Amino acid sequence: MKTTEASKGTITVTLPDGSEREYPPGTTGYDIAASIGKKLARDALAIKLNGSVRDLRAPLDESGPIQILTFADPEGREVFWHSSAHVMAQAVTELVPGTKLAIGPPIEEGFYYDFDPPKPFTPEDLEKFEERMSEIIAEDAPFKRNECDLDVARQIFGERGEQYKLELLDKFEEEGEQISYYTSSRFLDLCRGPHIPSTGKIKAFKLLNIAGAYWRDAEGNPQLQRIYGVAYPDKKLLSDFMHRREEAERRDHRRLGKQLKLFSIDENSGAGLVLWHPRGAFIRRRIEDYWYKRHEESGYELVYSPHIARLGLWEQSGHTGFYAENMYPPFEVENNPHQLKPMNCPFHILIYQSDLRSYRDLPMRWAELGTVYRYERGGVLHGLFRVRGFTQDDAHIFCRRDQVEEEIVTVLDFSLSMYTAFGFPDVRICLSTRPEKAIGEPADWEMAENALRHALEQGNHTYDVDEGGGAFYGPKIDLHVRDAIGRSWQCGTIQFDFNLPERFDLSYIGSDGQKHRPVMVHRALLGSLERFFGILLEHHAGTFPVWLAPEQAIILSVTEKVEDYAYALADELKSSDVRVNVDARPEKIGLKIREAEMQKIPYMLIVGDRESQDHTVSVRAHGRRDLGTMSVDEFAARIRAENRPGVDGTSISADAEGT
RNA sequence: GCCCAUGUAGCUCAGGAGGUAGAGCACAUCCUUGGUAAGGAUGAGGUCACCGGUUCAAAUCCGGUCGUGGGCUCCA
Repeated sequence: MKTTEASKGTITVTLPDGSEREYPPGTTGYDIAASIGKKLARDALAIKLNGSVRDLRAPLDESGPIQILTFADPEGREVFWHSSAHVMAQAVTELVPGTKLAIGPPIEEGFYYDFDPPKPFTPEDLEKFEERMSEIIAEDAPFKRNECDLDVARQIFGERGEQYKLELLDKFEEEGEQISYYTSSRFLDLCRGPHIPSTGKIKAFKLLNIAGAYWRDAEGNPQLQRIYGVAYPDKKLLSDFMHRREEAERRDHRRLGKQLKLFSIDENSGAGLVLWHPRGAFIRRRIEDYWYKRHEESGYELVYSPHIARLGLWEQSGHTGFYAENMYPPFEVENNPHQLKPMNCPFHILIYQSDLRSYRDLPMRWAELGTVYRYERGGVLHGLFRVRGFTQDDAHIFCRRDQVEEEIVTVLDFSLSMYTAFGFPDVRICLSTRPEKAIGEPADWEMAENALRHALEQGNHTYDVDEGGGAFYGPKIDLHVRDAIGRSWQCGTIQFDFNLPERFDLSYIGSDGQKHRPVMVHRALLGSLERFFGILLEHHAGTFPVWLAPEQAIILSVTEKVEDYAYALADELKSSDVRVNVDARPEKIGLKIREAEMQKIPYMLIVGDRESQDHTVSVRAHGRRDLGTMSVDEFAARIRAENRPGVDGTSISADAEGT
């Protein structure tokens, strides 16, 4: 495939559309882009030839498939952001002499660079860095590639006192990599490249925040100052990004949780421990009720287990070994050490062991909303998303080997239908296979991985594979839901476990009268109720669908004269199972509407003289203004229709207020 | 845990280079009976997170503790 064809006097490149073109050797990516079109030449950032990404200005000497990379390509964006990191590093080193450079890669959205400055950066520094970056971009300085040998590189970076770069060079020596550095404007950096043609391609950028980060991610190493930024070839893209950020901030579950009186976390009870207020608790219970109902319908049996257990149980399960970091210290109960539970599985195993099991009994599917406590370091706690006490929607399936595949198929379908019910139809599936350090027989791993794969294929699901990403005790499938603004959240997980059945010596009696080891599968759909509630809250931007809303409608009386009608109406709607309250305060209707809108109550029923006389309601939906007048029965029917999982009548429309 | 930032009324925040604090919203009372996102007046409300130090004097300066926020995964 890879041929040097200088002898032929031409190189042949294949464009993504399959067409072939010939160019003289030494032609650059830019030349090719220009020969295709003006716009492409202007947008081109780099070129991919034979699978390797190169500078646009690099002379090409091979034939093969090419792709002109622009900002529209993931690889083009990587190059763009990497170059942006260089521009930032130049600004920083020029403004803060003595700053040492570490690394500066592109990330999912944007880039960062790690610095070791004489003293930590302040938020005000960022503005100065941005100004200098604008100057560097105005220069439109070209990025130039230079290749050299190790000694030259060591001399260059040694003279500059770039200790981190010297460390990197040691690593590259081991790996035998070609050493290269790039220059642009007055800046020089050790860099594999490639880069965009010149700094002027960066039309809009923003430095976002400063963070501490360890050199090479190791806690013992010096802590560096990391600056995160984003950059784009178009101002519009930056403003889109800033809008997405604002939107995410507007939906922040911590903020909405306070505003809508759903939950709190009080330092008097402790960091990472959630207090559910009545409205939040109401929604949680709706979720739980639905969860129980679906599990009972789907062949699960419900179990309950205690919050503490004797330490020996956790020793037998192995948690005191491999999970010690996340467990609270044990405590004495009548001279017996006990342990707060970080997981539910050992209890379910004890239930399994409480009786002799026959192959006819399997599969056994035991589900529990089990509250567990895990020690998380203070710095990682985050609202409801990372807490110390939470309720897992846990279940364990004990089955025979010949049942595994069908069980997985069923769990997968069950999971997806639950997500749809909660308004998440878009789910990403990821299969994680055997890691290097793993226990269990290779044959078991193969069986389990095949079962997972077959289940995915049988259901016609597309999925990603994370080779070696499984737990040490078994392979797994992770399920990630996509929310209303495109963010992905891992919720579900389906995990094989070869460890616990061995450790507890689980068995069932087969048709041959012999003992056999059952297969154990852990699975969670929502993950934790706390976290899932947070995700749901952000997904709906606080406007819960009617079936979950603690208050589905509020009756707003225009004057005190219609107070009696308002209460009678409330009774009538309540008897149709509508969750409704009355706001009969002697306040103006505008104020009542404003407050109900801010509480994101799905429906507001405005009643005055007219409605009172006609036995109607004037309906206003959250974020959708006045929907007009309808009869009480009509409204009740509307609520009934929307009061079902999966129906999202209110938040489908734009949630337009700017509170 | 580590780096940086931060903690002032129920909430959102001003202020404070050392002399015991302020706004808006919310709350209470009164006036207003008003038709689709804020009617008006009056009032109450704070050991300025906690503990210690310096000082005649600390909310302010120093140290510690706790909490909160952004990070500490995506490898020139």
